[in-house]
Amino acid sequence: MKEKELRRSLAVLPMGTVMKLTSLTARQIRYYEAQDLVFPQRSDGNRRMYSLNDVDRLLEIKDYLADGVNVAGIKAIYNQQQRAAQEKKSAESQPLTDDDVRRILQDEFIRQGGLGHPAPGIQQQRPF
DNA sequence: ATTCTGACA
DNA sequence: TGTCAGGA
Repeated sequence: MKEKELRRSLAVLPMGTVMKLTSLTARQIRYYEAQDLVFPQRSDGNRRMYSLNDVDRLLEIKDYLADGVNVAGIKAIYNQQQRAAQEKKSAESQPLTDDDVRRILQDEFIRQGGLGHPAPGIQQQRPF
């Protein structure tokens, strides 16, 4: 169930394809990017490359606009969504944070007789 | 043939 | 937002 999300996030669609998939004009699609509503990757000759997730987001933007929500409003919605997602990852959902794991492994290594040398592979671990 | 940026009769 | 210019 992880392979699928990887594919959906692969930027392989050029402008023309996205235009057909969303019924939006190139002008509009570029404008939404300028407003930081979508972040397509760039490829070879500075060409925008969109993922299926990007297309979904554009479709989403499209009907938010149709419902009378302005660009600022849409931006606010995404900001709060990203905010909610961050909180779920750090506190509630995850019993052990990366920081917790690092500290636990460190303590265990010392208890086994190690001398202050961090266990290989985990000493440079930086949470977040 | 396609897409990109900048600009506005 | 449309559309045209001038490049890549």
